[in-house]
Amino acid sequence: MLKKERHTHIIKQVNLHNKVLSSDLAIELNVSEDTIRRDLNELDETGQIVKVHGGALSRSYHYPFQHNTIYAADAKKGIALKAIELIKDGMVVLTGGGTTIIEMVMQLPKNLSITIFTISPPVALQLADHPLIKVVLIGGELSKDSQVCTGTQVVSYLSEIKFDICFLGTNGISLMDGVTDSDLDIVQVKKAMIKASKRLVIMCIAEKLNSVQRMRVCELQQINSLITDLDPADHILQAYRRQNFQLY
Amino acid sequence: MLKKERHTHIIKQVNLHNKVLSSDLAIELNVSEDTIRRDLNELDETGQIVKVHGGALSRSYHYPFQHNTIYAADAKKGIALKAIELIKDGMVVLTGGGTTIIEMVMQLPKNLSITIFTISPPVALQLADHPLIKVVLIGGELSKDSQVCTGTQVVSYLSEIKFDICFLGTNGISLMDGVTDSDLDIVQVKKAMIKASKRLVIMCIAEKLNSVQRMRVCELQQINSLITDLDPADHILQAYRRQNFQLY
DNA sequence: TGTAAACTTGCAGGTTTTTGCAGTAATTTC
DNA sequence: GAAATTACTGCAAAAACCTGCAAGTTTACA
Repeated sequence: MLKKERHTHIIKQVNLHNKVLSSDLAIELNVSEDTIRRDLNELDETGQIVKVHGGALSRSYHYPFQHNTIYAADAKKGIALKAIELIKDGMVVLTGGGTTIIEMVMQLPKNLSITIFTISPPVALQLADHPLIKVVLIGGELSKDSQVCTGTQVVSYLSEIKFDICFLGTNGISLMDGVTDSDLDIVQVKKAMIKASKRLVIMCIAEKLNSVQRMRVCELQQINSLITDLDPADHILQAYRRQNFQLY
Repeated sequence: MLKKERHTHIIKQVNLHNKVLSSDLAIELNVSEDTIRRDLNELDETGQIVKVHGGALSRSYHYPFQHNTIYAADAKKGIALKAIELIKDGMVVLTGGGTTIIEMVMQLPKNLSITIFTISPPVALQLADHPLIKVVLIGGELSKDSQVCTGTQVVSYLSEIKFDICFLGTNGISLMDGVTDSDLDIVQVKKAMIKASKRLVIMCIAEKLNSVQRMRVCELQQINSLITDLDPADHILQAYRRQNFQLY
């Protein structure tokens, strides 16, 4: 692995998670912590990240106040607009949480008349001023950092309904491991969501392509549509084109 | 957790509440109080907060953007502080929605360890950064203007649990007609909430005293505690003092 | 192609930072 | 003014860091 590759990987991780630990990176990239430290120092000197004892933080995190800016907002808006194409009047839609999904529901046309079930309170609230959409919030224990409802309540509730289409964001997707996530509770809920839906749409910014998290949500085969911010013909998506889902 | 992360968390908390206690922060961030004290000293030295005995205060306590436009915010804050007195460690609490309730959960001490069930997504989200409170959102159809979950799902869910105490805001309360509200769906949910709780606390700003809405939620007799922003001895509350609930 | 210069990387060692704890001092509260 | 809380000091262990160095790679150029 070239130094440059490491650097882009580190920057990606920092932007994605707002922080990285030297120890984690050393394992991920299979180099010594000394090397990582040197990398972090260089990236700090060029102002791309902020190095701190134990790792590094994103530049924006350093300023606590403007933290409400969504990372890669433009990309997510592009994804949202593609996703909306899949929604037709009268559908019963199921959604997860996360900024990509919120962006999607923000873009929903005002004349669309559908029913949306969601496990995400922020998504539900965003839809509160949409005149024609019936919103059902699926209740359960609130997962604090991802702000979605989880737990057995949610899973058993989902087992009793069938949805036309399910939209999920994801933290990791790769050819080998499919869709992956890092939180057990959320994985369980996502599995139940997928099971309860006729069609599965995964929304994912390009940066998260080919990244792997600890736990598997589903195989690539279970996906019906994959939406990214890239052109479907982009070379990065080459291998994904050979899967049997629709690429947008 | 990196030191820098702790620092930004502390600054955020200070700006949000204008004060923090070392003991709370130690629990929240899961480090010793010594570490917190050192953090506070460093942040004080760099002028970001003002350290005082027991915790820290915000340096400039008027922040322009914190002028949230809740109607009668001061009154509601007063109510909130009285309400909190009724909550003890380990309780299972049920809450409705509305700005008064939100104000209450904002004021909940950081070292309080309870379970809160709520029908209000905004209340749930407000509690998301409270480390010790388990939050369960009761799901259902989202009522667009009041932003709470309603419908038969909620009612039947409530029939299966018993809560220690239930906090409700209200749109109308009067000697003749008791607690009243204007929306049928919400009235039905509130009735179910009252039925599911051992104690009922009604929170109401003075302005709404003696006002009547279209539909009855409950009789005054069913109330265990009434909290207003007035002094309990205030002459406006004279008639209410003769009821058999506690006045705060 | 061959060789020197420049760069990269891991390691050994010694240094600094961070953190919790114990003991003691200061402050608050009733 | 006694009890309780909070603060400070010094210490020790762990973690992270830095420096110099040697071995390996890449680059430049004759």
